[in-house]
Amino acid sequence: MTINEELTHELLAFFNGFSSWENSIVRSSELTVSEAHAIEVLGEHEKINMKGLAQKLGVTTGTTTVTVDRLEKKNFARRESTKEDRRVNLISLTDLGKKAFEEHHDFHMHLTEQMTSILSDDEIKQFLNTLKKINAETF
Amino acid sequence: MTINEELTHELLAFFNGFSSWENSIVRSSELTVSEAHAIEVLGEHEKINMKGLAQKLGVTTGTTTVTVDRLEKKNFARRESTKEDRRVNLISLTDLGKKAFEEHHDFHMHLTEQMTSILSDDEIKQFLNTLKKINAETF
DNA sequence: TAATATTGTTTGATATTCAAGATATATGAT
DNA sequence: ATCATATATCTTGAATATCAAACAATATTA
Repeated sequence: MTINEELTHELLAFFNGFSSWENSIVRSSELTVSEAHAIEVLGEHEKINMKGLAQKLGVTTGTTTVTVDRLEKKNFARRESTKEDRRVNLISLTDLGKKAFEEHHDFHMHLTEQMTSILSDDEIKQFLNTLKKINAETF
Repeated sequence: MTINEELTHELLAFFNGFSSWENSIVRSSELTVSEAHAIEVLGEHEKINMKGLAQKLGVTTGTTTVTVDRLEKKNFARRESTKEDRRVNLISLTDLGKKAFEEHHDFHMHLTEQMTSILSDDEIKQFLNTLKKINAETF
């Protein structure tokens, strides 16, 4: 087995593990999976338009319309149109949405702490560095 | 921003990036997302029972029943009951399913190659090592 | 043997997603 | 300015995906 094959295997296991963890967290919350993902993205962007949100989520804009509709109905997010380009909607979290984000974010922080607890300081720095590179250059 | 906060941020970006990539790959194939995920798991396990498959996928067994139903109907997988425990179904890929796995796996290998092309040999080894630890201890 | 646990399926209700088409607005070429 | 084209978003219709809870069959334990 080459190192790339090994890495492929571990990346898939990592992705599935992360995904399973996320599902179980969401299942025990008041949010649905797609709502939680959208809130995760919105929590890290003050304001983002529909297309940008769709791209971050990896789904079509049609799907994102439905998700944001639901978030608005539940008062987690709001749309705001812009003067510069009146086609564009900027989406942002309401106070309630920010609260939901913080709660969800806490779970993520705990997961991260669980991971780093078994790594040395050096390994953590290296891991962070590598992830940064991959995120910047690959995705 | 602490290092754990940074790491949380990058992990989320990594997960979303991976997820988006996977979605776009699947969208241009003959498989649905859940079928592809199941095939990914089945491709790495000669035979696995419904509960194990559900756990790897991070969904309920009821959901997995539906997914395997569809895979069987499309002739990508088969169920096989065991003598030792007659409640248990062992799922495995058909030849057609193995072919679909290989094709999908090739895409993953390309993604991995894309990632490693921007890393040094040392970084790659370290990254693999860290992922192994996290997969073994956290998920 | 009876009670309990486990594995997998079914059921009924929602949630999720896409592709394709529609609408409104912006941009570019003439 | 005007017309053609591009872009951002939404709508529609249909197929999938998902869960929780109830159920059936088989194993295990007391």
